[in-house]
Amino acid sequence: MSPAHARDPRGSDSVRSQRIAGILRDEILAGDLTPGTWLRQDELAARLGASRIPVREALRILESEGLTESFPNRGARVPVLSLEDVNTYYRMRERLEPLTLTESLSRLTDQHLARLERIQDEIENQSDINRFLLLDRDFHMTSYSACPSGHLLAMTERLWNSTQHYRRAFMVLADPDRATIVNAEHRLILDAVRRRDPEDCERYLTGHIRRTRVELTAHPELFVDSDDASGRPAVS
Amino acid sequence: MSPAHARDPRGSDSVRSQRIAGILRDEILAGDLTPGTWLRQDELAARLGASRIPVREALRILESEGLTESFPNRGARVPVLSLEDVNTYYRMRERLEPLTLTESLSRLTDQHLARLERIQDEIENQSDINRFLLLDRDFHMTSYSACPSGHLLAMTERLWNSTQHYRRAFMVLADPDRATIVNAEHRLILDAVRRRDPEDCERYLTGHIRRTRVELTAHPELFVDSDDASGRPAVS
DNA sequence: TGCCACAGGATTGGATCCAATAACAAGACT
DNA sequence: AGTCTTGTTATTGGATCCAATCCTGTGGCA
Repeated sequence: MSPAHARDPRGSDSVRSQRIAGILRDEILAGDLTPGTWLRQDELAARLGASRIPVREALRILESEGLTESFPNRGARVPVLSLEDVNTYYRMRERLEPLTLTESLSRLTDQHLARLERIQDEIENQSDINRFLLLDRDFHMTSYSACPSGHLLAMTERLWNSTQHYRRAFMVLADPDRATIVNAEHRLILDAVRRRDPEDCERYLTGHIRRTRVELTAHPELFVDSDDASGRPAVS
Repeated sequence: MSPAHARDPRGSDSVRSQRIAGILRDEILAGDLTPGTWLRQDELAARLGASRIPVREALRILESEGLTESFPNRGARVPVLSLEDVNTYYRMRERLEPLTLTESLSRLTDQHLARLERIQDEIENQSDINRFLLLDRDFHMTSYSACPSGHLLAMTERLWNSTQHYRRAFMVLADPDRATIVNAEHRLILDAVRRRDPEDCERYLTGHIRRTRVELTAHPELFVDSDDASGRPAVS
């Protein structure tokens, strides 16, 4: 879990602040902590059985991953993204992830390919939204997993994490037969990966991300009025 | 300075940890703190007149910008990048910065254009390396400065900062008449910006970054053996 | 009624002290 | 000789306390 952020090559999160960061990260990605939620140091310290110091460290770690944002003397919260923010994140993904995939492509083993196939099979044989979110992420991350650059991988993961909540919100109101399109795209990507064809990989992956962006940003109701993204209460 | 990281919309770094982070950031970018340098909390606290707490916060902030890396129970240091690391960073730049420029393009004012022209004029009329590094950065950042997405700008700035040291190291041994090529590229970018032509902007900017990458990575002597990038002493 | 000043509470930022961990060196045992 | 063990020291991680800042609500005043 979160391999790109493991600062401890050998051990793990034997350090308190990293354990806390891990817990909060999971809660944010799972949707338990939604955008706009303020993360109070006292409350987190009490809930997680530690003092405020490791909590502060954890909030900084999460901030570096784009999962929280902090304001001096005012605290930290899960960022509220506007439609434009998400649009930009996706455009960044359209540029970056094809590179990640290309870098990974030549190093993918047969085990990786088998795993991709298995994941995609499961995606097509279930209909739970949260399960889909996990599997979809797993599909793409597996395809990137042989990328030799930790920096590039971390960046890719960060872009995924930052937009996770809005992907989930989108899924609950998405056209049910959108799944057909997603599966077709995944199959094309998988085939291109199997053929080790970087050009087709980039083509279909870019298309996949782009189409998702277009559909996602066609639903402005998923986003708040860009006013209160300031962190300051609206002036009513 | 460092507008993308200003967490305080109104104020500034009235907070100690941010002042410290700012100082260290400047020292790293100026080349005073070179890759591999360990940043001891005690020493920094004494030198900057604060306790270790804001120093720890500052190191986290810098880590989130890619300017330092920290290891549990072992401390923080300026990252040592391998040739492959820098290569990857540049490839990321080739993908991302054309997007940043395109997003900025339509919002650039005549003042921005005049400023770009002024910067490029000065680049062509001086030969100091450190001055060039500043002006070159200023040229590109100005061309991006109208980008409405803070996230995209921050990412772009981060990629620049992370590779700053190696750009400087490269400059000192670069072919003197390399300047001719850089200037030609800058002029083409500037012209495309003036014509508000996103396609040419992306073409020439991508080429500019790519050519720099190819030349830079043709000098493996700028990089350490990728062994001791681990942060752990070599096994002799 | 509307607005500004001010005080009280809540929350974060920083300092100091103590605990835990890791690098280092010296010594014992095979 | 080499390796494993064991103290020692340097350095980071965490807890507690205090200071500084911000938000809120209340009261005075035009």
